[in-house]
Amino acid sequence: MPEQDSILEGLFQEEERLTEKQKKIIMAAIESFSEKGYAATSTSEIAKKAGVAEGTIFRHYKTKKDLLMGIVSPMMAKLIAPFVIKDLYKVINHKYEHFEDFLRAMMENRIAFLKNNMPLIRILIQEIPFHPELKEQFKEHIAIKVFERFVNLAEYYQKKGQIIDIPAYSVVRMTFTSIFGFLIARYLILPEADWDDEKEIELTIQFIMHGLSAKD
Amino acid sequence: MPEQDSILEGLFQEEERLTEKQKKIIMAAIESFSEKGYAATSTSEIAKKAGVAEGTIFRHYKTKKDLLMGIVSPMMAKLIAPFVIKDLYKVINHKYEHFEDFLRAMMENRIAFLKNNMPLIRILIQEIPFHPELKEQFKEHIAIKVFERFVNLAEYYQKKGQIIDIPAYSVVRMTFTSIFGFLIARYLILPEADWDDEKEIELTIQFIMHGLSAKD
Amino acid sequence: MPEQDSILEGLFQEEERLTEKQKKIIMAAIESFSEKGYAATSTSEIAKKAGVAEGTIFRHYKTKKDLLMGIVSPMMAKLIAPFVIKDLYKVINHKYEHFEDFLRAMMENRIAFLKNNMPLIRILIQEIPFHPELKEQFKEHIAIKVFERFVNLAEYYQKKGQIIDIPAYSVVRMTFTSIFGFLIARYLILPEADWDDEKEIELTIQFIMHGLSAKD
Amino acid sequence: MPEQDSILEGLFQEEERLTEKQKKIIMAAIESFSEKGYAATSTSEIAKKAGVAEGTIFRHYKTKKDLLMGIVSPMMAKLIAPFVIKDLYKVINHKYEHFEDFLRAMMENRIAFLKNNMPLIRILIQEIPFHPELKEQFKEHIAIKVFERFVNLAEYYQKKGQIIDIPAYSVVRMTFTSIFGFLIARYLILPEADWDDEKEIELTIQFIMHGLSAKD
DNA sequence: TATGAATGAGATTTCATTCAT
DNA sequence: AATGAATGAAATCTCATTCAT
Repeated sequence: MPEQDSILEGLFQEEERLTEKQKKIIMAAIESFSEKGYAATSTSEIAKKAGVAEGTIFRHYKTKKDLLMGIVSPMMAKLIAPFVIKDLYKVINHKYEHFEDFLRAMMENRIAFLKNNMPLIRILIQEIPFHPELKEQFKEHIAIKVFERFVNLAEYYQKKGQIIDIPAYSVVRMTFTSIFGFLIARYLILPEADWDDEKEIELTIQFIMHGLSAKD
Repeated sequence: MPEQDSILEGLFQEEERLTEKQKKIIMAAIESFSEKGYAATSTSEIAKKAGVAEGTIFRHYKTKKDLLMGIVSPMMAKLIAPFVIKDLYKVINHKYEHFEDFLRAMMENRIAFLKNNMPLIRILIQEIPFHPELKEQFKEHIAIKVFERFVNLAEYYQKKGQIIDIPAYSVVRMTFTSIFGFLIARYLILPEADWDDEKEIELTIQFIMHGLSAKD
Repeated sequence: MPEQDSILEGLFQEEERLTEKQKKIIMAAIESFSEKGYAATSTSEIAKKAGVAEGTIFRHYKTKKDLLMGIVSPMMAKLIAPFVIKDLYKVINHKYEHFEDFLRAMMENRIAFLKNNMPLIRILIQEIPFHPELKEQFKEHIAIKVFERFVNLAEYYQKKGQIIDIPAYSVVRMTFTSIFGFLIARYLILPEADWDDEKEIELTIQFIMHGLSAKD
Repeated sequence: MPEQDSILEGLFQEEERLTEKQKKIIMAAIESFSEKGYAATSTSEIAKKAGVAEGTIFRHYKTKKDLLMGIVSPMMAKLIAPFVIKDLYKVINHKYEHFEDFLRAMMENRIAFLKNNMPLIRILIQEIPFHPELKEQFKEHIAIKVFERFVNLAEYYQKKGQIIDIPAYSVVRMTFTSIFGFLIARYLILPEADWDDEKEIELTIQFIMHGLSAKD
């Protein structure tokens, strides 16, 4: 499924006008921002890593912050939302009759997404607290659009009698929480531990299913 | 319950040798680090906010990084672990016969803790990714000591037949995830939304209880 | 004789990539280091004297110490040794049949060298005691290479029966001592006294010749 | 012979009002100044080494420079001159009939002096170029008083026909040069090499004697 | 488009000195 | 006399940004 492609490659394909050097700059910036954080990364460091003169960075991005935004914004704007929407259509088109199937599909999809875009996601997570614009964008794209659609989805499965009858946004919160809790523990906090992914995913799904099951 | 006291006050009481100025420096640093992040906060800014000469900071902390560690280390070393241990003793002393009661007590306790120490916790969460020493300390104090004790606890309730029979560390992970997922959504991501705390807590507890319940 | 050229000019010619500003920085640094010593010279002072922004210094030299080394190292590495070697070849090619002629030539040569490079030599003499790396370099370049060659030379004149038969390194030590003793007194300790250079040089040569003469 | 006692001990005995702490400060300062130079030594470093509070240094010495002078001045003023004068009287009282005996006695005396006061002498040599006041004191005490007396002495041995008839100050310069050249090579430049002191001293004396001998 | 030298504002750090206790 | 916290000026160094080539 090409939809799990890396954001970066997608970005490079879409924007064909990008120079070789520009791509290198972006890749170097992602690497450094991800490892040390935006504020602790110097442009000279990025230039060195990209094999480019310092001035070259500023040909393409007026400021260092521009560079950050140039990396993070398209990610949120063009790439996260569409992904989710595609998934949603599948569900809405009755591809996933049961909430459990949807859960399983979503977890697989998100894990693939995470694996292919770890550095970018790190940056997003790490920098959001410090940049109000990012927080704003995040709220707009994720919290509103994505969350809203998932709430609809939850209501859909509630109506089908598969999920307990509590406020739909609480359903979404607890589902998200369990899935991302696993992903964060798995890929960010303890990536070096040896995980039995299959089993943990299954346990997590069962946990959510039991937690939200209507038959009680 | 004095055990929910703020870390900061605890720190100031324990270390009696702290000057008035030193306390001001710490408070100013916490405020700024929390808001803008360590790397984006200048020592001159901290000095100004603390009403102190810049040199004074460096009398007490050899480097800026020392200041960060001076704030974060005692938090992890002296204050998180003990808190948890106290709770554990209560449980072990049969104060909480049912897992559900323990969950409820722990959530209340952690919420109080979070409320009293938000800026400090923000710093911890935000800076851990960028400082290997912090990551190390975190793993040592939290991941090892705390996690281990909770695993024992999970096994205790499993033996009593209150929790489903899956690996105990998965139980702990999913419980943590659900609780901290709520806390993070509530206090870090959407603190300005209006939450019905009582209800959300109850929902979360029910979610976990159903998710892990043995009677199935 | 172009071999008595100034070290500085040699440096500037060899390293063609040096910017105009870089040269000014070097010149300013030499002047200040020579007058007040490395430790007592501030980089802002050097920048001002060089008509350059302070940051410019650190573009070219990572640290202040680097600047010192950038000035002193090439002096020892590239310029002292060659000088001496040239002189030695002359002697070995029988240009100087008599030790006395060699002495006279060497004193003239060294005096010219000193006159053209006083500030640099001051720096070298003044800073060596405080910088182990410099001491090491000095030993390597001067004490080993140069001294060794002079010992050979002494043995050469001893075999010709012109010099008394004592350990060759003692011959070299006493010769050096007498020559540099004069140079130091003349140019460093009492440069403002009025010296009859011709006469003093002649007296010094006679002193050495008598002191080391084999005919006794 | 108690006259070769260490300057430091002499200083501590003479000035009885010196506190224990003061002595420690002086000793610490001498050690640091000698190793790293005055400008590169911080007062806090001295305080730490002396086991004293920073403020204590400034109780006794108004400024850091005062401390340097407090160490170096008495050395020149009270201790070098007297030494020399005593020696001179001995000579004038016909204790040393021959220049050679005088030379030998002087070298022994100076070697003992050097050994007992190395750090102090290092400071003197290293700091003189950077402090005009020191240079002035040095000229006054050494160059004028001492040098002058030695010139008289040289003339004395010239009249006795033991020394060649050249300007007396040249005699003194060359003698000094040869002796201090040895001492500097021996104790400052290559202290770790293994020297046959007896032999080198004898060679040096012979060198000077031949170099200045009147019988030619 | 790309370079990289240069900048200057500002960040971190040092340090001699003062002063209340 | 002694302390050591506090200072603030200055030192070293960093870094985003500009600009001539």
